[in-house]
Amino acid sequence: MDEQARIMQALGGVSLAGHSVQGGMALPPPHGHDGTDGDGRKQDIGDILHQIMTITDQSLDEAQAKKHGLNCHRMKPALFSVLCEIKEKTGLSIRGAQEEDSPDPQLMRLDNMLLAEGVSGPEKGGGSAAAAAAAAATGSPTDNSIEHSDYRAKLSQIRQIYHTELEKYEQACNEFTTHVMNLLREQSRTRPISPKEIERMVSIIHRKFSSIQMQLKQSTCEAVMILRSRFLDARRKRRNFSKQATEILNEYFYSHLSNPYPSEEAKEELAKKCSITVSQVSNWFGNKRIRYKKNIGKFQEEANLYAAKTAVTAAHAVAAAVQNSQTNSPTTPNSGSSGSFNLLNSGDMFMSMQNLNGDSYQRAQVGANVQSQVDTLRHVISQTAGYNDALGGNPMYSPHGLNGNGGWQDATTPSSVISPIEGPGSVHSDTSN
DNA sequence: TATGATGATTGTTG
DNA sequence: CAACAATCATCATA
Repeated sequence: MDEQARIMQALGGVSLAGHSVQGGMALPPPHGHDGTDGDGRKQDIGDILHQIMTITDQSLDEAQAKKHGLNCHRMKPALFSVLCEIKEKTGLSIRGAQEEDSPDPQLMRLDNMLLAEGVSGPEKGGGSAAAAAAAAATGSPTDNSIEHSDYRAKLSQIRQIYHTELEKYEQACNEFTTHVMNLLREQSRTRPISPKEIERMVSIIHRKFSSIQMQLKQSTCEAVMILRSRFLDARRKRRNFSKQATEILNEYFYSHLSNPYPSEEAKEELAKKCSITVSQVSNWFGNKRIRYKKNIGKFQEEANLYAAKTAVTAAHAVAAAVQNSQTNSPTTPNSGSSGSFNLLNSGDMFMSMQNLNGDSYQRAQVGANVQSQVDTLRHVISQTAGYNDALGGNPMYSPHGLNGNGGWQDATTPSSVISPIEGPGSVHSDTSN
């Protein structure tokens, strides 16, 4: 009740003040009637309207003088303080609802992600760390380096845009805030504005701007995600291996057809030779094994081709080796850098040739010495005429290493199993003993 | 543009 | 965990 009375009183003040502002001191005092007299009220409103309509007719000096007079009115501070109080009471309840500042998990998520992606974190470290992590995920130290740098460049581009935009928003926010604050302070001379209200207005502005910032963050996150999927989903950007790489891989595969499972070291070597990654080598062999097994006939030609190729290479190599062993010490290791690879291959290839009937054959991959290679290749060379024929007609390769179940024999375990067709003059000197 | 080849991924298995 | 099998998505070519 007391509250109501004060508000009524204040409202009375407002109307009084209104009259003073609009009408100035020259106006006759308002009619003293209370609200019960309808005619009086109409008259009142008519006066006010008239004053408003004619306000532009007044000179600037006149208006300034009236303003000054109002500002100097002895009741003004008291009136304003009361009005401010009322505004606090009524306004707070309205704004209270939107006042509460939630922690905003969404924003936190965005912030975390931007930090993790190296967009909002410290300059170089974050970006390269994220990129490195990405590279680690795909497992590619060398061949991704180009895309890697590309990715990093794009990421830093996003980062730059993000930061400039953020800065722009911040600047705009600050400018706008100070502008509004000045405006409100200015207006507080002519209308009741409490400092609290200004504060509230500032926080509203900040909220609005932070929501814009959130949009920026969101779109930045989206951009990063798109970038990631573009650059890191290798499946999207599949490149065929170079012809040379395929050649090397095929050579290894067909020369180790009895056991096409390269060891870690072999994979690394192949990876290096083909300038691809170890996991790509693994993929390739996985695919090759499956596809070969699935349709051996289709690969027959390829097998022959590589068999011939290997034989020729081996023949050349062994020629040198033979010469070496003749001129130098018999135990001299082969001198060619890549020779050992091919020589080993030739051994395996020969195994393949010895098992045209498809019998299982197991052999050890390791332990082959140069002499055995020499022996093997002597044999190969002695059959050179035959290998030409083989190219034309009889398949040189058969799925000898495949067992009935469609799997390769486990050749890694040395076994005493000897090829049933192995004759007394066998050249299988590289079977472990 | 249809089609096969091919590198990569995913889910399963031993 | 490596290998396999199925599958996907892209590349290359007729």
